[in-house]
Amino acid sequence: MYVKQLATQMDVTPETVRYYTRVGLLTPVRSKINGYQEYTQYDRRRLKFIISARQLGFSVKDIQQIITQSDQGHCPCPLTRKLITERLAQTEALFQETLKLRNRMHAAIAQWETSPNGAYGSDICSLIESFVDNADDKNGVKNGS
Amino acid sequence: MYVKQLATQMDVTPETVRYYTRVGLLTPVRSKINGYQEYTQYDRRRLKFIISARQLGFSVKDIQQIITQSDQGHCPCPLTRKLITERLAQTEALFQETLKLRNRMHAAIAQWETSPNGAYGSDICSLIESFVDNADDKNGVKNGS
DNA sequence: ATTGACCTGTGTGCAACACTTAGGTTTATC
DNA sequence: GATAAACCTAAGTGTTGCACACAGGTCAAT
Repeated sequence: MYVKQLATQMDVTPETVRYYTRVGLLTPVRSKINGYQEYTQYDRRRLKFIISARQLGFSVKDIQQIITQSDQGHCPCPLTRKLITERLAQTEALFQETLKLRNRMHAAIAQWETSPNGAYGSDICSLIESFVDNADDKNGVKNGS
Repeated sequence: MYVKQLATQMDVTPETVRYYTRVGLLTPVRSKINGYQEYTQYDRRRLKFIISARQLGFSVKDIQQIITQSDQGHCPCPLTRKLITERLAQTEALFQETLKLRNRMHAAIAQWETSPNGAYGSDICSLIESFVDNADDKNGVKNGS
């Protein structure tokens, strides 16, 4: 099958399939008749795998490593376990950062609801410059109201 | 003052200062004696503003808009209010995505704790392929244990 | 033969910088 | 005066995972 067909089947764009092909995750054969990339059931399984792995937070490079291991006949599971703990730490960090940002934004909006538009002197934007971040213990899981 | 001094004062890297300069947020004057960029107190205030705005989730382009408004004598506060609601929506979306990803990862790790390493046939990585996402109502705020 | 839908490779854009390269300047030291 | 250390410059590249544009070749149907 050709790019579009595979992409449609797996609900991704042809560009995504081409991208995975470029970085070596998919290995289609080039048709001798027209030079098109021909994907097999093998590629379909791989693509499915890639999509599953991406859903679990693995990067494309992670997946490259895992597939390489597997292709070399080694069991990639220990590697998988190791990588996911790294990715989980990253995700946790991102989660906390995003949470804090969200809290700051909410706080700013709340503060600004009762603020007039730029009544103070020579500021660039008085709202932003007058915002004071009360970065307390309201860590957002428990709401701080 | 030169790049490094300003950067050190404001606790960012010289590259960051150069970047803001390249995109026009800072407007140093070029020294006639050696061609170096000379930053003034004005730039220092601007940089401080930029850092505050970035902390509130504004993009560099947002800040460009806000500063442009301000430079043209218009009050940027309405724009600021509008932009932050957009950014908040984005942040909220990112937050939810990250939360879901984190839950999936936790679920996978939990599932894999009792799973053997690749005992099943012709898989690429049995752990990943055998993971079933129970995307239930455990949306993570209330824990699902 | 023409149209439209498909395919190809290559290159660019995104966000916000970090890092590298290759070189010029200044200051201090020997 | 030579040299080294620390600073500065511009321009280019890398990061992530694709999306999109370009210019053109291929194929099925009308």
